[in-house]
Amino acid sequence: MTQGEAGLRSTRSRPTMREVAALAGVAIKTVSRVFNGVPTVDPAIVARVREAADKLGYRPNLTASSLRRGDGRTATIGMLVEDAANPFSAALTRTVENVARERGVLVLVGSLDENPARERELAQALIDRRVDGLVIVPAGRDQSYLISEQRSGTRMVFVDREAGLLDADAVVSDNRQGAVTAVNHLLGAGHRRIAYLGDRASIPTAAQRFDGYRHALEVAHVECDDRIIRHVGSSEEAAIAATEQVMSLPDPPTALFTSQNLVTIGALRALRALGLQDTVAQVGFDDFPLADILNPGVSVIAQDIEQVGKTAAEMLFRRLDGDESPARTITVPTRLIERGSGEIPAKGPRHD
Amino acid sequence: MTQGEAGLRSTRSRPTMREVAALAGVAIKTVSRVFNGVPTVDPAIVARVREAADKLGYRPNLTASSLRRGDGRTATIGMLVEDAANPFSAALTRTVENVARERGVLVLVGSLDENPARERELAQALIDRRVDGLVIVPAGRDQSYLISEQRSGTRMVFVDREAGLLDADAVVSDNRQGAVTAVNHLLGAGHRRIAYLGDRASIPTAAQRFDGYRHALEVAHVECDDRIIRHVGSSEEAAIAATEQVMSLPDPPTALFTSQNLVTIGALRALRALGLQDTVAQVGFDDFPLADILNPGVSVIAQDIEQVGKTAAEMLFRRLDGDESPARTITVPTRLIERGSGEIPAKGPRHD
DNA sequence: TCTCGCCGAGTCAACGTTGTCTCAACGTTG
DNA sequence: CAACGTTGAGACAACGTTGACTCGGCGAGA
Repeated sequence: MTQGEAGLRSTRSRPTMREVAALAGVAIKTVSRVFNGVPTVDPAIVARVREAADKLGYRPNLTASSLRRGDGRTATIGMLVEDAANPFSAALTRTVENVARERGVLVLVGSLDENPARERELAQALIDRRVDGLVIVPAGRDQSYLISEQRSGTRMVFVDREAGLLDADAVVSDNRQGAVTAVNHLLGAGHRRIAYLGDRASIPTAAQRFDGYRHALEVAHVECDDRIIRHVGSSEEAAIAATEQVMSLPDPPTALFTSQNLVTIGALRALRALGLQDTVAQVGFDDFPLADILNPGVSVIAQDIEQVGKTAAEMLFRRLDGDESPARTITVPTRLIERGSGEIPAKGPRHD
Repeated sequence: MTQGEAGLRSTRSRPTMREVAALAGVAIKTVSRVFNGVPTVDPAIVARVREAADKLGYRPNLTASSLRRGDGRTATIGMLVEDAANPFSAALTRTVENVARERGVLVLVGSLDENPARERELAQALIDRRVDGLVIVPAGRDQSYLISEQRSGTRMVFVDREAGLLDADAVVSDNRQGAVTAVNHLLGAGHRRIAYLGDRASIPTAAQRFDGYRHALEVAHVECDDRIIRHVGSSEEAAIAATEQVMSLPDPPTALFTSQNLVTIGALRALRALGLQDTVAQVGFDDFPLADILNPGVSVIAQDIEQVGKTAAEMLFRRLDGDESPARTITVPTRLIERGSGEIPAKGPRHD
């Protein structure tokens, strides 16, 4: 490899304030003042410095700056979600990014895949980079490992689920009430045999939704039958299998409440495969794209993801602006979207 | 506010190596050695340092470390996508994150919303934070503003579209060939009147897909009729309107090639509204969730997003590992997925 | 005319870490 | 036993920037 060629494309190290200062014939500090917009600099000198900086292609080093400056802010926050590729996480990330952008703050993202060990690793990695704050959709149930970081001044807001063993802000959807609404809606259409298909009960949001399901049935004096209750995890395949099983019972349900996105989709695939999509009612928790274009449209309890994300981000920035009030949890309401599948009436003889 | 209360929750500033060293009774440099895994440290001292660090809740400051260390690496890369919330960008982000994670590298994301000014601002913001490299889905057509950064050693890979006025690596899908395949597939089902609905022609990928459309028709000696060619932009509403218009022509198309995600969805909504979903054939560019569950299923040309993202990330890291070979563009093939809508035969008298 | 205060710019040290150098202690070898 | 290499750890400076302080010059008021 020729020296010349290497020289051409090689790393001519990035110019620093020192070089800009030398070219402009001023002190380094003056360059610093110019780039920080300090008003007590002679306009002629400002122009000279700017010109020198442009000529050299100078860009300030925020890394060095944040190390030196008093507040130590990096203008960067960390965001830990379940999976950057899933629609819920993606929408959440985008709303947080929007709020951050207004303040010149960038977002570092990490996917946890429901893995508590990964949550810890990535949270540490973010802290090692001295992010100003964290927005976390926790994978584990114990965030006590963050106590010392919290005490060291790292602000954090939890989303979708509250933090465990840690006193911190959180923004959550009203899972329980959403489930109650869903089940009441099905009860209102005359259904008395309503199956529950949802994520593992160990996941807090799933537990809350299941709780709402049970509560609504209880209030309506409808028996809760364990044979049509399945905590299947969050996979379409498992949901398909579970749906086939409950539908092949001697006394199958006339309606389904599917409490998680992939479970909803799995169930509706299974109903279609069985030709039951116009017979068995279904309400899902979480909206999804094209739910309205299916036939019938899929009725869902929709979370207000934008509201959740925006609220969380604003909360975080309030903390960063010095809000020291006690930690609190904000609950964002859900809303029922009627599209057809949830309005299929119970057929056959009424059981009441 | 009482002093005591404020004291309890207030920022006790983060411990540094100095404090760990003091507590462990060693020099700062020794703490540094321990955390960098330098092998020539007495195991007893290692233990003492680790203990002191744990007691204080010490976490290394990567910001300071990257400032001081020779290579200046921050173990962070930047990723600029169209919109973190859309499925394409989200999937891309996730695959890049996966490759980065293996190397202990974190990803900063930014959404450009097809806005070239934003692209520039965000690229600068990333560079100011001294990211090791950039993965960019460019919004503008001119990336020459990055030449000086490239020369300063910031590595960059472009995705989905090549960089303009800049010599840089890129990973793109084979848009032209994908379009050719789509149109040939429709021709194969007997269609001779095939409409094109796509994004604005000023977007390079859209232009390539349109080019493929035209080329395939030309090869088949089928006339290209401007009245059934619409560059509508990327909105469902516009696609719906355009679909309604072309279908209400005296000589409407018997098949649609929709060359962008939202256009595909808009068109299929419109066909459904007109009751034509089983009559008019449709092939879309870009797969989307639930395309298989609709009736008929939607046939698409699917991009291999994982392959694109993975290739781009690996390319970037090869560059970071010192690869100085000339910049190149890697083209990833697309594939046709037959689900029904694209296999609807042309009815009525054959025109040939 | 002298002093006071202010304005504009510079000097110096420090943020938390690591590269380079130095040095003491120890074991080996001819 | 002296010369030597090796091993383990500390001293010092520096990365690029900014906070605290300093200082010269100039206009205003006594």
